[in-house]
Amino acid sequence: MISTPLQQGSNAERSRHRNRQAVLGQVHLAGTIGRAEIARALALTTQTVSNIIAELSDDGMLIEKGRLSAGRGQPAIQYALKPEGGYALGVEVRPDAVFAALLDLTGRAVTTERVALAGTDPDIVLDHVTMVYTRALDQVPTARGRMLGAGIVMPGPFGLTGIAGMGTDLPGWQEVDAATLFSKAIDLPVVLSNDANAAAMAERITGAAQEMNSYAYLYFGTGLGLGLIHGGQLVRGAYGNAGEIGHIPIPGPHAKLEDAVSRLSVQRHLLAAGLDVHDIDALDQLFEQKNAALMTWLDTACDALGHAVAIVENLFDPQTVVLGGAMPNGILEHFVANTPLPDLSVSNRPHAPHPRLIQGASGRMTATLGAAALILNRALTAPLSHAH
Amino acid sequence: MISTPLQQGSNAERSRHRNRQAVLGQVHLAGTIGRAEIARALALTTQTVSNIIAELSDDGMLIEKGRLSAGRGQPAIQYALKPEGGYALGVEVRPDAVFAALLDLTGRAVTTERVALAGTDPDIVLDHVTMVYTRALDQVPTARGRMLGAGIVMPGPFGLTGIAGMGTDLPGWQEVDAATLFSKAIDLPVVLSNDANAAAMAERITGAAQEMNSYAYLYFGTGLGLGLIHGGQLVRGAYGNAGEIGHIPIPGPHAKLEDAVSRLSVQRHLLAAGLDVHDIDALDQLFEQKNAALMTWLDTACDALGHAVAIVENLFDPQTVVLGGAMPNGILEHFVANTPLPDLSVSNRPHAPHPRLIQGASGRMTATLGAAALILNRALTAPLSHAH
DNA sequence: GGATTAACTCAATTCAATTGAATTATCAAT
DNA sequence: ATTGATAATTCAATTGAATTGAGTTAATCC
Repeated sequence: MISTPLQQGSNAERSRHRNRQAVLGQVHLAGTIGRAEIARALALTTQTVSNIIAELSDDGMLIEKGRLSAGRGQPAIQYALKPEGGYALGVEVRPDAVFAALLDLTGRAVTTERVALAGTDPDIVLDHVTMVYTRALDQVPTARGRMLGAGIVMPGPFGLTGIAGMGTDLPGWQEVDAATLFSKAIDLPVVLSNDANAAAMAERITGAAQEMNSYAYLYFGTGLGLGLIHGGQLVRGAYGNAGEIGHIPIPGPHAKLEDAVSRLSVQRHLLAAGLDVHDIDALDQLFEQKNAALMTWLDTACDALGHAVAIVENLFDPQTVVLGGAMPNGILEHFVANTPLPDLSVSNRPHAPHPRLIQGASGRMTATLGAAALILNRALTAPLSHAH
Repeated sequence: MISTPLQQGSNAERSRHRNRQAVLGQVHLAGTIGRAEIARALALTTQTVSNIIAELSDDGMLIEKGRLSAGRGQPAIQYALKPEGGYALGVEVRPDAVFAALLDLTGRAVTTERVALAGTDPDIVLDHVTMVYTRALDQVPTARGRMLGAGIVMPGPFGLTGIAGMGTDLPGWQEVDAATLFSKAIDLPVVLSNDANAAAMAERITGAAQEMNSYAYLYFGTGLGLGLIHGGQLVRGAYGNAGEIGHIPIPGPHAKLEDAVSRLSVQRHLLAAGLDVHDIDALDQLFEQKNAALMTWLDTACDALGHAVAIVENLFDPQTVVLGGAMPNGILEHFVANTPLPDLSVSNRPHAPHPRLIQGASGRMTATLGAAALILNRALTAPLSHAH
């Protein structure tokens, strides 16, 4: 991926663009908010915010929500994001299918779809993605001309690495510039990412971490992934492959982390007990029945997850760790409740403002929705500068 | 520490500030460079860069370095950082002493000092730091009025955490706002950090990672620390305690990483062999003599370090991992040459543009110089924005 | 020596912010 | 009910910093 991000100077045009983003970000964060409050938060004058809001309203990205009386003074006109003001496409490419979702500016999914894939060649995949996009636009005509971009999730790692070709990545995609390919096919700005990173971003847009700038996300996919948000932005690494936590070795009977805690791990464990389980619903049923084999697996998995949390906490010192992904809700709940949190951690603070482990989004679409969130985050967050 | 960085809007003044930083950054990166090239790199007009350079030259931060003929066209006037244009103080507070260094704008140390500490109470420490600063200014009168700030390194973790009070942190400092205290005492902007983070930044200013925006730094202090640079900035975590890699559990005979690979670890190992070694020089001698006990330790330590590298690579996907800190140069070299690099890593690429493990600065002053580098980096790097 | 190329400068313009004064709408006290 | 305080908002003028466009200078290429 991109190794040297372009260092850019600033001018009037770029300032305005940044300020528009920042204003939208404040509105998103607050839900509804008045101009004066935005001005204070951004250290801009109310006049400037007024001008920007007029512009954004003209562009159909904001709507008035009445006035809010708060003590003395003229009550502030409240603004909120206009859902139809912008849309983001989220696409998740898996070996056997393409998932897609169209989110409006507020992060609500207005369409979702799944199409089976006959093969994973770039040609086939691009065809299907284009098809899915076209259908989404047909279903939601207001989105036409208001597309902010597309987030695409593919199984990582990207490029040729030591863990390529191990069955997780997509055959035929190791040496192509996927982002450009997609961007040309659907004529939209494209952000490419792995499932865990995308899911992490979703929590910031609609989920459990809306107020947070710095958190880690542990993602149940086929393996175990990690998404890191720092300063409101994804930590992608130099080549876009940050977060491969599943591959790191841990103490105990398992060689690597995701041997102990992942969907593949539980499937193998259940198979050994004579249960051939393939989808989330079946897993959920077993959990509801408190199946003994599943419960044994959960015990070891909780311990392993505790290790993962220890690593993440000590390396990033996040506000919280969010746990989510393609698992039944009940199992995520169980993990959040039963994972032993390490004492030996910088996050083990006496008066912690946030719980150390919280539950994020679950289910099959988590990464797909996250893909779209990558685009929304770009529209709603200005890269932060440092207060002096 | 700071949990929610202030999101700021942009205006003319802040744009100019940012552009000045960016111009200085380009000059620093290139060594000497002409205006047109800077303009291209920053996507600004040459006129703008011309104005900024005139301003910076007036302020005494840049000097002309003749013209450089490169093919056709009028040869570009080259500019370089003027060393006397700005200074940064680096201070490292240890339980028994305060180390200080004054760096000029180019990152060269113009004074260094060590003073013993009678105690670690804030009062005592602040007194000594003030004293050291005053003496530095006396020795380098040109620095007066040209101070950019002070970087202060203290043993972390900061604040009350699960690994506080384990002997590493400084008694009496857990619950004070150290940055403000220092800032008031010496009347300078202060950046506070732990040793590993500071040392990591030093590599970007003067060391092995000047061209890199995204790398990890493994630091030998008392324990083992980690500094993460992403997008040219430190990843500090929500509470400033990111990088406590020494505390994470690893497979093998040792409970945690720094039990196997750290200065404390080698000291213990040698003590068990009847050798009481306390400083770097003594360690260096043993290494030169190929002392058997030391060599056995190195073998296990290399393996453990390999684990650390595996974790860091898979979690961050950095351009490289830099190894440095308070160790003899020879031992660092040995580590770089003999640490087994994991195959199962996203960094194990066939045509890697950088070596996976490189050697950074070594010796007692590493963190002190790094402390000053935190300030220089602020002066020389504009927070990056994303190209659209 | 003339054409070409690229760096640089000057003067005018443009963009988007700030400033300062005026207006409006509410709360709180009399 | 009236009046003063407070805060949000608007209008018009100003300012700061970048861009634009035309011109100048100094090198290389042919």
